[in-house]
Amino acid sequence: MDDVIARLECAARLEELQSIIETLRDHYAVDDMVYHWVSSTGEQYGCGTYDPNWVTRYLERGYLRIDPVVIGCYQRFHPVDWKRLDWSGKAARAFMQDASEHGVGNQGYSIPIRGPNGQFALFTVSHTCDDDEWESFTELNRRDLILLAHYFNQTALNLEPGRKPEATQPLSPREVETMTLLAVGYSRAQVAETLSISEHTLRVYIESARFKLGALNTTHAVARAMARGQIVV
Amino acid sequence: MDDVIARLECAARLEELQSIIETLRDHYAVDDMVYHWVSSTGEQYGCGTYDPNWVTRYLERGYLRIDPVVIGCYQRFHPVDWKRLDWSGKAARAFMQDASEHGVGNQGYSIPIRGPNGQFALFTVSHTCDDDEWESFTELNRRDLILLAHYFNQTALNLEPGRKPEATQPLSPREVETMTLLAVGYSRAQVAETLSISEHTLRVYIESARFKLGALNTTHAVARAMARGQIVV
DNA sequence: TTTTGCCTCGCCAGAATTGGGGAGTTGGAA
DNA sequence: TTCCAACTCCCCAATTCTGGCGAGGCAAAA
Repeated sequence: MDDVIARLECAARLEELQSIIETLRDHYAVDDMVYHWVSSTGEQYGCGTYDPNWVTRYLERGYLRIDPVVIGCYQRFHPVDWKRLDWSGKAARAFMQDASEHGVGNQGYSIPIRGPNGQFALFTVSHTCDDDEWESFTELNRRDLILLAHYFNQTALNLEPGRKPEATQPLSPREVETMTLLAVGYSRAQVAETLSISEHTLRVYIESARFKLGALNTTHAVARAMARGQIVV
Repeated sequence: MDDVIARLECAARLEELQSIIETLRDHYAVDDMVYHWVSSTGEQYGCGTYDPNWVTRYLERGYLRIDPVVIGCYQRFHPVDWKRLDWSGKAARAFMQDASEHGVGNQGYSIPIRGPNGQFALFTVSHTCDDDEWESFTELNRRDLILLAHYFNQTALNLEPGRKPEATQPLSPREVETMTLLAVGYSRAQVAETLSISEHTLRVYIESARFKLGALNTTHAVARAMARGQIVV
């Protein structure tokens, strides 16, 4: 565990995660272990020990939007045993059938993990065994798995290319107030009244904020300010 | 550690967290330990060992939007030492000054943690000591702290009352596309063209999304969709 | 001292958004 | 089968936003 975390912390390339996760799989003596970055725009990144055919099939068929594990974890915070998910529904059943035909175990435990800007990933352990055995496995290793999920995600985020700092021009206090109030639904007139300034002055703030944020319109400016953490809503 | 987690897992009321965090503070022999749920609509919940005057002052003065710890953690995934944050800027300096006058230690370590629907919280340890001592403390206890942050947040989410009613109405695929394109700066006309639908149809999506999100206008809707993680920009 | 950034205010006209109607198809779930 | 949610399209009028013009005070930095 300790040396795995050390390896994760000093990994310099995403490819290293693959061998680390294989080591872990062997260490915990389970069938499969997977980390995957879940994104609406196709899989950003994933590593693990699933059959490559299954991974391909999963992506091709858009199982991301069907998989009860993904759907369920997206709404939860705590790690979840696959048994406790909602497998009713035709699509889910078919998916489960297909998965087991591709070698996915009957037991599973998935840990949702989230990063800045809505980043979302899953760390999953899967195995074939009876319920009691699985229960004791997850009980015993829950904390390890949570930590592993954390460190895997940390490494993936660090190594993700699109993480460039992108010198964000700081907003002035008034601009921050303006963007914040707009983000919580105030109209321009209301913001102006709230800040006790003329609506025209307000416009100046919006425009300068838009300029600083490189935004095309007010909505864009607010979205960017939020995404960059320049306002907290 | 083990019994603390056990207490966290079986806590039935938020108030119990306060005594748990005091126990932890004593156990780790640090000046302060705090868990707080970060939200613009006033502090949703917080517990910890800070001077109550400081907490009140923090809220009254809207330090949430100034505090470099909050701003910094909001953009990061990994735990962060306060020294590594950006303390330049007049407001940040004044804040730091004010904080230290209210008994906040010179050292600090904060762990950002995120839940579904854009929930965001911080788990913080603060102390007064020299850099070396602090360095070894954080090195030694990082994993414990990460786990504690996780379990505190899990408990807070479970006990949070406002978690039951229609958590979040999911957006339809078209609505997600619409919100996403608006968030990246497209005008309505451009979005309609991009999606190959009439602008009138587009309006229906915006309005239904706005309704589902409980938003007052388009900008608000986009902001909420982002904050809740329903769209990723 | 000059410059620079921030905060403040006004007017006008065109462009875009919003709110209120109504209506038809389709595919999946009950 | 029936029902519902999602997707598609249309009109009109009121409101709001945007873009371009210009202007002064103040405080900190260069």
